[in-house]
Amino acid sequence: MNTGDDDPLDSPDKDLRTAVPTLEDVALTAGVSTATVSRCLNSPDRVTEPTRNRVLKAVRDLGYAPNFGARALAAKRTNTFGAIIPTMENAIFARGLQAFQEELGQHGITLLVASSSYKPELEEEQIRALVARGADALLLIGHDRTPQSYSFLQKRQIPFVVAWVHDTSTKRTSIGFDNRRSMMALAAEVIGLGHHRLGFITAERGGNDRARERFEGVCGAMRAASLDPDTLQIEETSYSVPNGADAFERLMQRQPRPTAVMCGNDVLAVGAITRAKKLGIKVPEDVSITGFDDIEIADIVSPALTTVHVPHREMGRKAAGLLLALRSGSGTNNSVELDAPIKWRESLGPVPSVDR
Amino acid sequence: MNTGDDDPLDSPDKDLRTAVPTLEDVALTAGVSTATVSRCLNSPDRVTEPTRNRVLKAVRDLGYAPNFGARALAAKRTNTFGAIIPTMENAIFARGLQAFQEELGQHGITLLVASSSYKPELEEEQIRALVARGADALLLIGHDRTPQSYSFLQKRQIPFVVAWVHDTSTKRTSIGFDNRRSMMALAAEVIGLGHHRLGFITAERGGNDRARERFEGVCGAMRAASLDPDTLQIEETSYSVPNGADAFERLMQRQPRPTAVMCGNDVLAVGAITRAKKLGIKVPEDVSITGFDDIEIADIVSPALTTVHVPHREMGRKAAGLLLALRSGSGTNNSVELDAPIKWRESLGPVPSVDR
DNA sequence: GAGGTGAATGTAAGCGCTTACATAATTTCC
DNA sequence: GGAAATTATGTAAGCGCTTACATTCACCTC
Repeated sequence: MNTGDDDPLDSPDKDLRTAVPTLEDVALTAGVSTATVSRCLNSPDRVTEPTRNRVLKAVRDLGYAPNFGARALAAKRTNTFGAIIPTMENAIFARGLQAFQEELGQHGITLLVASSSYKPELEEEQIRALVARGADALLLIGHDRTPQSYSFLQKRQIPFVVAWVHDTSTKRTSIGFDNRRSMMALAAEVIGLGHHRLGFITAERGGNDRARERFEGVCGAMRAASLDPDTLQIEETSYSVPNGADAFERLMQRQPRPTAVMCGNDVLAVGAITRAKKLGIKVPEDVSITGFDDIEIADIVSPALTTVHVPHREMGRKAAGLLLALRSGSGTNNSVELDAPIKWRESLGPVPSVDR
Repeated sequence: MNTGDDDPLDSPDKDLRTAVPTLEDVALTAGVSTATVSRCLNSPDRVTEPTRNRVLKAVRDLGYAPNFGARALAAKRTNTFGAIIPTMENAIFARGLQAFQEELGQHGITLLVASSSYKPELEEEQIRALVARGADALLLIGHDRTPQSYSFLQKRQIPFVVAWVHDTSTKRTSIGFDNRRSMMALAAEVIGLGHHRLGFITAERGGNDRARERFEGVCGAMRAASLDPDTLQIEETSYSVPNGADAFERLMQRQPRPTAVMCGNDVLAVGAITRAKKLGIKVPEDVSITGFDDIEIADIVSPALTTVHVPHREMGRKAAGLLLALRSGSGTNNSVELDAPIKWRESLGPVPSVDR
């Protein structure tokens, strides 16, 4: 890499005891051939017990660990999957990923995780990085990404599944739910409760199809109820509790102010609820608030949040199954749609009588 | 390499257009040697412009991407760090890790993440996996791990830093705070408020030195106040809101019941608060509750949680700095201790007068 | 114009592993 | 008891890359 004109200290350090032990060292120590050591590690039952014990002892004594690169190079499979999520800070991804990893672990597969910070170019880079590191298959979130990402995946024939969305209009294997439909169902309930002036706090929609679809779900429900979607009061902000709180406050200053504020996710909604409390606005008596995701905190705030329940762990687990199947060639499009039902709690109520 | 010309039987897999291109393919296409292609990619200025252009065009046309394993094998440096955390589901780790990764990214280093589910053997396995994958350095949580893990790291000379703890009694590089001291300070405040009958809800202490130290902090404060640590009413349970709630309820059934319940972390404490509300127990009028970590939710529950503030993001960022330094050999023990001060909110109050 | 430089490129030796194939050791069956 | 079948182990050829070292070539210098 960078050697060129290096210092004289760079001399051949032959006898350094710090050298990393190799398969051959183990073989020498155990008095067997490298092939036997390799077999011990990869298919233990093809080696007799005494031999195996001797080898394993040598492995332990030497602190040997196989060099993954070499192994991948020789065996052309890595038993490694990759996952690229927008951010680890979002509990919903964390939980799904944990389940994903647990499932993969059962099948002897290691998971490599990288995060893209919601940036398509960064995601593309991470895709390349993971593939170069030998990821056999990839878990990706949502459909939004650069065309280059898709053509790269295509060219390299890397199996992948798209999670957190389900969209029948694509032939890509995906696992998730219909963000649009679920949000539409919730919005229909809100409207059914008499709310006509709606506010909507959404995460940034660029590069985030989940956010866009949830937004469209609200619009769809309005149209279905003969309400004009243009009257929807929108606040777009980035994912965090305080941002949700600020957006809520801005919404409350509008004239006329909405009687129900729907939020694109629970984090934003929790922000809205806490700010409402601070502002002395009663939820749901004065204004109703809804979320989306059903993360733990939704049941802890008070009033408890009415939201859409997303089966994160199940999604992670099944994503692993899909990917496993895809890799082994059972490769029809076996997308699965999960149910994301409304979770009723306390933050959604009928429209205040004065606004009826 | 490829004996194509002298062996007529060599034809079978010729036509497979899906094969991933190698350095050699690029060399052939560009009409140069593999060495030149390699140089083009790694030190472009050592190749003349026309040659370089020809090579780069071939790279683009073929959709070539270097095989990471092979490269690592040949070059011995990977620019990859690894991190092993107990679980991604715990927000405190997620946040720290995100910061860690962001910092590393600035230095052109890729982060590989794995989780151990709080199981030392699993962690050991993950350590090996990451090292095998070429991790140049590792971020680990806490000091508790198998001796084999340490001797492996030692033998392989892998730089690592231990985070989330600071403990002057070890020579390992660590970054974090003194769990014991911080908890002791909080407990002293609790006791100072007149509480003598203390309850403690802790996460499982096996394999988790953070949990143990926090526990000892409480005992220490009791001793300092001439209270018998044996009177501390302990509930040990695993990390989750409902578990915290159940543990709290059990504590409330004891006779005499504690007037203050300290919790090993915020998640458990939030469980306690919600259950108290359900039980009609007023916090802090009837019983005080404290947490540890200061995660977002601590400020959202009501009453807001009095806890210990841990600077997770700062810790992640600085851990990256430490590791970078360690790898490049500026390797004295440069452990850093962060401050984890008490964060006063509402859930801690004076002991009820009847119990005084 | 012979000899010397230095830059550009090529050659080929590994890096540490897996695995077909060859060989040795053991068991099985008449 | 010995040939055949079975099992355990060894041998060695790569996998795709980097990089000493060798070679080639253009250009100087005297």
